[in-house]
Amino acid sequence: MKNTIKVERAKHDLTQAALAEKVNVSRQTINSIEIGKFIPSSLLALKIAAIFNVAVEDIFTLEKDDWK
Amino acid sequence: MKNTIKVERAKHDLTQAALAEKVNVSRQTINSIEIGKFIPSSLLALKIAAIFNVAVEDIFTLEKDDWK
DNA sequence: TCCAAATGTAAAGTTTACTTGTCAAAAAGA
DNA sequence: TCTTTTTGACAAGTAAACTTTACATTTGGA
Repeated sequence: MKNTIKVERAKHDLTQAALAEKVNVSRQTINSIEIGKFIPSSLLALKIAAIFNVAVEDIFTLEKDDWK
Repeated sequence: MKNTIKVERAKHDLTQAALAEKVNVSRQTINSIEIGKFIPSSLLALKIAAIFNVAVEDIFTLEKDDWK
């Protein structure tokens, strides 16, 4: 699964720390998700999408490999 | 966070076990999510939405309380 | 009514998301 | 260039998702 958090942050001029605060997680959590180090809960994914006013699918997208 | 998995399953005439198999988790996992016992990963949420051909937000919706 | 399929639930164990703390490196600005 | 902000990364600990096994209850069809 890949994501476009970094791009969305740039569009909205938000730092990792600022986004983290908005969705109530630590900065490291945002950083780790952004890098693909781990997969967010759906709750967090929904919050992030809501902050950016887009659908979850616009930020997080499945890859063929995810269906294995 | 609430969800409409049960309704979507009914629409598509899928049992919990059948859905579980399609998204590669155990039946109990589907059951627990459906009952609100726990929150799925975004990966699983995306897969479930994909199976039902809808957006994640159509199945999983945030409640005010989730922003606390 | 009887049987089978589907669902709810629970316990114990594993894996992984997430936290807090810390530090180094990169980027940005004065 | 010097300083501050931002980001990447890592380690140890906690919380929660998910697994497997197992059993009781509900539902639906013959």
